[in-house]
Amino acid sequence: MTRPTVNDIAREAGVSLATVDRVLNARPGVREKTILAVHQAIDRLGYVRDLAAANLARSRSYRMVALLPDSDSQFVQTLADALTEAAALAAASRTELDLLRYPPEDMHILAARLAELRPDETAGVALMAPETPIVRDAVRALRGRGIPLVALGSDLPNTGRDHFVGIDSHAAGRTAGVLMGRFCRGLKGRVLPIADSMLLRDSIERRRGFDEVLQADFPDLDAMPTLETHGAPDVLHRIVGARLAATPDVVGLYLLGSGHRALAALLRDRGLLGRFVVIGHELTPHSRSALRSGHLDAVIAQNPGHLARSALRVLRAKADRQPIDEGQEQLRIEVVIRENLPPEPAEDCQIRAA
Amino acid sequence: MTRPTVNDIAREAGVSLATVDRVLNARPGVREKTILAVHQAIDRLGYVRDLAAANLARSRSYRMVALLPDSDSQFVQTLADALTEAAALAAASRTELDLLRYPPEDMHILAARLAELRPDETAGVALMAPETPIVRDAVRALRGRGIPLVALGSDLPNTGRDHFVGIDSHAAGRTAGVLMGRFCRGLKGRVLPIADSMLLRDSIERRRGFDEVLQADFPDLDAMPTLETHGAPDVLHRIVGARLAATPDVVGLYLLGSGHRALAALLRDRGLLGRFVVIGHELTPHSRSALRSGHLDAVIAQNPGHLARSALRVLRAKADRQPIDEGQEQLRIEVVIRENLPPEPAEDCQIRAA
DNA sequence: TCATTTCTGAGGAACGTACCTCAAAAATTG
DNA sequence: CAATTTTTGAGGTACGTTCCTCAGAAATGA
Repeated sequence: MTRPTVNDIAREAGVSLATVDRVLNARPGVREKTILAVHQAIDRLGYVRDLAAANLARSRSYRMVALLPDSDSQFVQTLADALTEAAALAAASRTELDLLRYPPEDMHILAARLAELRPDETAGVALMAPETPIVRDAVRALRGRGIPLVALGSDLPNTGRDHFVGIDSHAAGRTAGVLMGRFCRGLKGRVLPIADSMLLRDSIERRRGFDEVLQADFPDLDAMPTLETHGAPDVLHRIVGARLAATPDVVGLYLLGSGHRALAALLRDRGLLGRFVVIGHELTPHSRSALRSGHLDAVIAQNPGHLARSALRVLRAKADRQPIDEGQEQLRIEVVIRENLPPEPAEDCQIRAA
Repeated sequence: MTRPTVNDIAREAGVSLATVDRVLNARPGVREKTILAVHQAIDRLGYVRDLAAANLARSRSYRMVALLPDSDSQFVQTLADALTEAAALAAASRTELDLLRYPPEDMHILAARLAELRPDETAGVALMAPETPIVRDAVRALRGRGIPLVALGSDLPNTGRDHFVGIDSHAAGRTAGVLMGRFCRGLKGRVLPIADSMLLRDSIERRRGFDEVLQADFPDLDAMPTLETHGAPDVLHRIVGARLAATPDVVGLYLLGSGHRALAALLRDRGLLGRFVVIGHELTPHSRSALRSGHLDAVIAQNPGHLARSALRVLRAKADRQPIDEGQEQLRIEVVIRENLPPEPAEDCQIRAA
C-alpha cells in the first residue's frame, strides 16, 4: 500500500541496505550481478527515490552563480529579475543563487570572475556571454575544475557547456521571417533589419533564418543590409532615419535586438507610425508598450521566467548528476502580439505562508 | 553562513524549539507576544522552512485525482499523456496522481465519481468538465468536504474552484482573430468558423473574441455563422463541404475545436488546399502535421505539459496551504506556426539515473 | 592451499522538521 | 492568596535517505 523504501528493495533483492545504497548512488564495489538484482527489485516494486529525504540526508546546499552582462539592456534586466524570483522559490529546496554582473566590454573581467569560482563553494554556473576565445577558455577551465555550466540565452557550443538554456536563434529568425512575410501579404518592397551588432552570434543566426524564409517564401520582399546601432538610441535614430528617408519602398522593419523605444521615438518624430510592419525580439517593458500601442506588430520571445527556472533546474540536476527532463527544459519560441500579451509580472514577492 | 534552522530561531527568539514549532505550524497555546517574537526572529535570520524536511517529517503523501472526459479528442489525449508524465516526475516528491476518465455524455457519472472522493484519501482534484448545474453542485460539495479542486483547461467560474489552470478563451479567440485578419491582409471576403458544439463555454468565448477583433480591426472580413460538427468527421466533411460550395467568397477557415484531420481531408478531396487561411486551436498530432504540410497556417495553443505541471503544483500548494506563485502558474496563449513548432515530445520516459 | 583482493552485511549517526508527552513556569481567575 | 488555566520547556521518536566504519564472506590470484 505505502511507497516502497530502500529497505523494501533490500529485502526484495535479498541484499543489505548498504548494497542498495551503493547501487542507487553508483558507488563502486558491487558486482554486476548484484547491481542487476537490485535494479530488478526496484522495477518490481516500482520504487521511486524520495528526493526530499535524499536531499535532506545529503544536507547539501547548492550555491549557484549566475553571470549576466551589466548592460542596461531591458532583456538582461528582465532576466535578472526572473532569476532573482526563481532563486527565492528555489531557496525552499536548498538552492541559492548569487547573481553577478560583469562589464560587457571586458571579457577578461568575466574570465577572472569565472576563474575564482571554487568547486567546493559553487554547485554550478549559469552564464550569459558571447563566445569569445577568452570566454571559451575560461569556461573550459571552469568545467575542468568540475563545475557544471549552462549557457543562458545565448549558446556557447564550442565550450563543452553542459547545457544550453534558451531558444534556437535561427528558428526564431525564421519565425520572425514568416510573420513579416505574412503580415506584409500583398505588399512589394524592402525590409530593413536593425541590430545592435552583427558580431553577436544570436543576431547573425536570426538574420540568417529571417533571410532564408524571405527568399524562399516571400519573393516580393527583399531584405536590406543590416543597420547596426551598437545599442545607442541616438545612433539608431540617425542611421535608421537616414536609411528610411533614402529608401521609399521599405514596408517592414525587423528589430533583431534592442531599440524598441528609440525606434518608436523615431517613427513618431517622422510621422511614420503604422506605416511599416514591425517585428522584434524579446518581451521587455518597452516592447510591451510598443505592442500595446500598435507600433510593434509582433515579438518573438523566450519566456525569461522559464529561462531562469530551467537554468536552475538543469544546474541542480547536473549537481546531483541526475538526468534532465528534456521535455520540460525545451523552451518554446513564443510569438507575442497585442492580443496574447501576458499580464505584467507583479513586483511584490510573497515569501511567508499565509 | 549556513541556512538558519528552527533551532537557530529558537535561540534568536529566546524561546524553546517546541514554541517555535507551535508558531510555525500555527498550533494553539502561544501568546501573541511570543508569536510576534518568533516571527521577528524568523525575519531577522531570513529563515525559510525546508520543505523537503518538513514533508519528510510529515510523511504525508499526496494522492491527487485528475478527471478528464473519455472523449477521443486528441487534445484530451495529449493532456492525459502530459499528466501521466508530470505525475511520474512528481512521484519523487510524494505526489501520486490517479488519472480517471468519465463518459462525456453523462455528467451524473462524473458527479458520482466526485461524490465518492474522501478528504482523507484525496489531497486534490483536477477537473476538466463543462460547467453544467450537476457539475457545479458536485464541485461545490467536494470543496465543502475540504478537497481542493482546480479547473483544468476549461474554467468553472461559478463553482468556487480554487484555481483555474488554462488560458483565457476569449483572449485566445482574439488572438486567432488578429492572425486571421493579418494573414488575410488585402483580401475581402468571409471567414467560416467551425466548432464541435457552440454549447461549450470555450467555443462561445473564442468565437466572441474572434468576432470582436474582426469587426473592430478587419472590416474587409466577415465572420459567418458557426458550423457545428459535434466532433464527427463525416458531419464536418458534409456540412463544411456544402457551405464552401455555396459560398464562393470564403477566404478563411477558423477551426474552434477539433477536426483538423477531417478538414484536411475535405480540402484535399476538393482540391482546395492552400486556398484559405486556416487558423485552429490546440497542438495535437493532427494539427502538427497540418502545420508542417502547410494546410494549417497557425494554431493558438496552450502547452499541455505546462497545464499538467501547473495543475499538480497548484494542487500541491493548496494541500500544503501554501500560497501559489501566480507568475509561474500564468499560462501563455501560444501562437504556433510551422517555424516555431516545438519538437515532437519523446515517447520514452527516462526514470532511472544514468 | 593460502594470501589477497573484491564484495557484502550490520549498524549507526546525521540531515531539518513534525508531532508527541509530561512537567514546570507563568499568567489569570475567584 | 490559592486554585485554575494558559503558556512554555525539555526531551523524545519518526520520516527516508546518505554516508561512514568495520568485520566477515566470497571470489580471485598464485
